[in-house]
Amino acid sequence: MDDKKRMITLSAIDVFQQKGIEKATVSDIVKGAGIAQGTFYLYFPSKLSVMPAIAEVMIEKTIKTFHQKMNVNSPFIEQLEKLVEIVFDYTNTYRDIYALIYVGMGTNRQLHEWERIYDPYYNLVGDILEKAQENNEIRQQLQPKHTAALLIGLIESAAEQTYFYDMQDDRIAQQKKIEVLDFAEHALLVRNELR
Amino acid sequence: MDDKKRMITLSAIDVFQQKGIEKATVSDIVKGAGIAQGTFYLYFPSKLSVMPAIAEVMIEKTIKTFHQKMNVNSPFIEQLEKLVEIVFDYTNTYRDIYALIYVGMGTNRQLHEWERIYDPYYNLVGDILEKAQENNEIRQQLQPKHTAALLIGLIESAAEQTYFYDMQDDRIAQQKKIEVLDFAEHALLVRNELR
Amino acid sequence: MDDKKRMITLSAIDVFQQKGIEKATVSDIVKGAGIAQGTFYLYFPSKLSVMPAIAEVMIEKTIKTFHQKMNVNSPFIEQLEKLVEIVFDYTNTYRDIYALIYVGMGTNRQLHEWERIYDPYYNLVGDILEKAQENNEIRQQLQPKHTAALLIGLIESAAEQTYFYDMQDDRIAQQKKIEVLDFAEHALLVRNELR
Amino acid sequence: MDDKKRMITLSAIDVFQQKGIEKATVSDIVKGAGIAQGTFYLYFPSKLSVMPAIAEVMIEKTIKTFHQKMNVNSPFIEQLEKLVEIVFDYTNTYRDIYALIYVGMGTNRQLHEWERIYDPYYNLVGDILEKAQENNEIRQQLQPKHTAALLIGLIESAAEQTYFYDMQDDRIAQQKKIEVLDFAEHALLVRNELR
DNA sequence: AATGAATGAGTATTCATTCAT
DNA sequence: TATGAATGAATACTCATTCAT
Repeated sequence: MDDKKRMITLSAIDVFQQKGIEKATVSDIVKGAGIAQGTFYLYFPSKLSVMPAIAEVMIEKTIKTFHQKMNVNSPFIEQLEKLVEIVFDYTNTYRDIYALIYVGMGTNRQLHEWERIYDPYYNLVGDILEKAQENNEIRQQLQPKHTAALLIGLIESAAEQTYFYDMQDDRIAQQKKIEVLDFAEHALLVRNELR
Repeated sequence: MDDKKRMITLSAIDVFQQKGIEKATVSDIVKGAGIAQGTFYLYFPSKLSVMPAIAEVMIEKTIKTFHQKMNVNSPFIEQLEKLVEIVFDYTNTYRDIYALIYVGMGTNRQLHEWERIYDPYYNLVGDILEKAQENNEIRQQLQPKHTAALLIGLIESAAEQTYFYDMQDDRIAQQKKIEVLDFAEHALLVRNELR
Repeated sequence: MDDKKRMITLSAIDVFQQKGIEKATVSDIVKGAGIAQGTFYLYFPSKLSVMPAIAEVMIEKTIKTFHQKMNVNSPFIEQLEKLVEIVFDYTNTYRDIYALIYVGMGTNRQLHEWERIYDPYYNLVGDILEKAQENNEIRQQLQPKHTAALLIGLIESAAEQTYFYDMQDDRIAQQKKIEVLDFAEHALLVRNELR
Repeated sequence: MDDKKRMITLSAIDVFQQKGIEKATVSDIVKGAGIAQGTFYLYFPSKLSVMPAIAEVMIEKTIKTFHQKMNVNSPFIEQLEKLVEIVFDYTNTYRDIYALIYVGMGTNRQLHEWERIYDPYYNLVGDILEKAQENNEIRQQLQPKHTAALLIGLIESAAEQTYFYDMQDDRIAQQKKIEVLDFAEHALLVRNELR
C-alpha cells in the first residue's frame, strides 16, 4: 500500500478507537496522519471509502498475530485453543472498529468487499483445518474453508457476547472461552476417540 | 410500552430501513410517527437513545415469529432447522437494523442493555435445548442457556456472512444453512444414534 | 402583588442568578415556583414581560435594605458612605439580574417603565439630599431628585467597573469605594468646611 | 485586525443594531459580511465571542471621534463639555450595542477583557485630566486614570438615564447634560476661582 | 503532489407558547 | 384557575468536500 495511504489508514484506526464512531472526523484523521485536509482526498474519494482499507489492515494485523502465536505443528486442539484466544483478544480490542467497518461498508454498498478482505483469514484457518483433516483430527466431511468461516463467526460472536456483560469481569470471559471451545470441538469432532 | 413511545420506535425502524443508517433523520421519524418534532424528545433524550427500544421491538418480533412457526413438540432436529430458517430470515430482512442497534448502543455506552434485551430470546432457545436434553436428543453436559447464546451467535454470523455475498443467489444461502446445521448438530451431538 | 405572581417573580430572580442569562428557561422558573408550565401564562403574557416585575422586586429589596441600614438622622456624610456600601453590595450580587432587566426591557420596548420603577429609589435618595440641603450639608443649587439619579448612576457604574477586575480582590473594591466617595463628596460639596 | 475578522465584526454591529439583541442571527451576520456560514467559525468560536471584538471596534470609534472633535489645547472646562457631548451622543446611538456587549461578555465570562478594551479610553481621558492638573484646572489629589473611569461612568449612566425617557425630547437631554456637567465640575473642582 | 482556507448544505435540539382537560 | 403534554418554528454549529495557490 502507498506509504501515505497507509498513514491515513493507521491514523483513522487510531482516531476511531479514541473518539468513537460518531465523533471521529476527517479533520482528526489528517491531523493524526500529519497531512493537510485536502491530501486525504488525493488518496480516498470520500470519508467512508477508507473503510475497506481499514478492514484490510485489521485482517493483516490479525494474520500477523496468527503467524506469531500459532505453532502449525502443534496438535489441532491446541491450535483451536490458540484461535479462541486470538479471536477473543482482537474482538475485545477492536470491537468498535469492527462495528464501524461493518456500518461504513454497509452504507457504501461495499459490503461484498468484505468477502475479498476476509478471504486470506478464512484461508489461513481453512489451511489449519485441512491439515487437521489429513491428520484425522477432525471430521473428513467438513469443507475446510466453509468451516473456517463458521468457526470464526462462532468464536467472534461468543467474544462479542462477553462484552454485553461487564467487561471488567475476566472470569466470564474465561468461562465463555471454555464453552465455545467445547462447542467447537464437538462441532468438528476433534479427539472423538476420547469420548 | 407507552403508545406514543411505541409509535416512535416503529417509525424509527421504518425510517432506518428505508433511508439507511446515515441518512435517517429525527424529522423523518416524527413524520412517520405522526407527531411533532419536540414530542420525540419527551420520550427519548436523543436520537441514538431509541436504539434499545428498537432492539426490544426486534426481539419481540423474533419471539413472536418463533411461537408462530415453531412446533415445540416436534423433534429437536426439526426445531433446529426451523431456528436456522428463522435466524437467516430475520438477519436478511433486518441486517441494517441490527448493525445500527449495535453501533448505536455501543456509541451510547448502553451495550450492557443488550443482555437484558436478548435475555428472553436466549431463554426461549434455552428452553428448547433443555427439553431436548430431557428427551436425550442432545448432550447432557451442555448448559442450555449458555449454549443457546452460542448457537444463536453461530447461526447469526453464518447468516451475516451469507448476505455479504450476492444476496440474490439463494443457492448460496441454502448451502450455508446446510453447513451451519451440520456444524450445530455435531456441536450439540444431536444425531448421536449415528455414532 | 398577587401571591402567585410574586412566587413566579421570585423564582425567576433565583433562576437567572443560578443559570445565568442565556440558560434560564420558563420551565426552570415554573419548577422553582412550584406551578405548572401553563400557569405562568395566566400571570404574564410572555417570558420577557416578567422583567418589569423583577425590576420592581429588586428595587423593593434595595429600598428595604436602605431602611434597615440607613440612619436618617446621622450626618449626611455617613449616609453617603452607607449609600456607597449598599450600592456596591447589590450591584455585585445582582449584576447579572440588572443586565438581564436592562436587555429584557430594552427588547420589549418597555424601557420607559424603568423610570417608573426606579422612581421610588430616586425619591428615597432625593429625600436624603433634600434633608442634607436643609442642614446645609450640601450645595443649595442642587435639584435633589435629579442629583439623586446622577449619584446613584455614578456609584453603580463605579461598582460595575470593580468587576472588570478580578472579583476576588477586595482591596480594589475598597479603593474604588474611597475614590467614588471622594468624587461624590466634592460634587455635592459636602465637606464645605474644608474650603 | 485580520481583514475578514473585521468584516465579521462590522457586520455584527450592523445586524445587532437593526435586528435588535434577541433576533440577530449568525446567518444575518455572515450575509452582511459576504462570507459563508462556516467561515464565521474560523474566526470566532461562537456567536457571543464576537462581543469583545465589537467592544474593541466601538472604543476605537469613540477614540477616533475624540481626536476629531476635541481640541486638546482648549481649556479643560471646554473639553469636559465636549466629553459630555460625545458620551451622550454615542450612548444614544449605540445604547443597544453596549447593553449587548455587557451581557454577551458577562455570559461568556469575558468581562475581565473589558478592562483591557476600555483601557485606551480611560488613558485618553486620563491624559486630559493630567494636563488639567498641570494647568491647575482641577484638584491635585485626583488620580487621573481612576478619576477618568469614574467620570466616564458618571456621564454614561446619566446618558443612559436620559434615553430611558422619551428619546425624542431633546430638552430633557440638554437639561441632563447641564446637570451632569455641573456635578462633574464640582467633583473635579473646576472653576475653583468661584469658591 | 500538497496545502488549508473557505464553503454551505444539513440537522439535532431547544423552549416559548398553546389548549384540551 | 390550574394543568402539563404537545407543539413546531427557529438556529447555532459541524464537517465532508472543494479549489486556488
